[in-house]
Amino acid sequence: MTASDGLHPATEDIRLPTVLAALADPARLATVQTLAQVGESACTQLQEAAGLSISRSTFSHHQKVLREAGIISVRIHGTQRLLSLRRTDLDACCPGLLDAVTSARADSPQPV
Amino acid sequence: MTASDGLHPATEDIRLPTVLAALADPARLATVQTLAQVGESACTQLQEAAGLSISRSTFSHHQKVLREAGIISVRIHGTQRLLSLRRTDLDACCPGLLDAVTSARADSPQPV
DNA sequence: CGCATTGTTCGATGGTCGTCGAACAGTACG
DNA sequence: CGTACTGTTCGACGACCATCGAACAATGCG
Repeated sequence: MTASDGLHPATEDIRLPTVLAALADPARLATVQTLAQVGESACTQLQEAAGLSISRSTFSHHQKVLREAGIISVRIHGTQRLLSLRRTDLDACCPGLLDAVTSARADSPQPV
Repeated sequence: MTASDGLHPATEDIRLPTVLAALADPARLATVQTLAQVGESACTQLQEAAGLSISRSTFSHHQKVLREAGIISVRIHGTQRLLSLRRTDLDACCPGLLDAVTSARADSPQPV
């Protein structure tokens, strides 16, 4: 049993419906897809890279949803939070899901 | 361009966020997972097999959401509608997604 | 210390969603 | 024709969600 730090759920606590719900929002999906390309990055840079024109508070909310779903992990570095994907943990819950979602074409580029 | 029949979206109109949103609901996820196991089946039988204790109208709603997302197709046979997965169409939009979701353990069996 | 930068938290608001029962529609069977 | 079965549609209701600005906290820099 992997202990939880209050921020990230333990690997065995990751639930598929919760993960899918987190990925269902276009802004969060773009965040995850971008994160898969650029790797670990801070909130503002990631939001910029994903092309999300939303307020900081809204992005912070999305980041929290992704984190609580077990999709991303947060590492503090100075004033900024570095976000990264929890690949292995996600694969433990649902093998192939992350690859399927991140390798999917960004489709008809929908402005978010 | 595959023509749409008004009930099912064309293959190229299937959108990943819509698919994920459809799969995010526990009742719909259970429906899809069950459908992957038992194959084509009618609404009432499928609802029974999935162990969903919800009203017929609610299941009809879920079936509509899955259908409009492009996840399932409906075939009329007498008084009943036979539901089945649109495997190839889904794989065209997002290869591996359906397998990842249907092969995932039903996890901690959550009563729905 | 003072200021800028980076994110979070806190209401508030408007919209969407899941659920239900009741009413309706279509088909099959006597 | 009448009854039964299967499923859809229609409000309605309560809950949840995405979004925002404002206020706050924490760190780094001069």
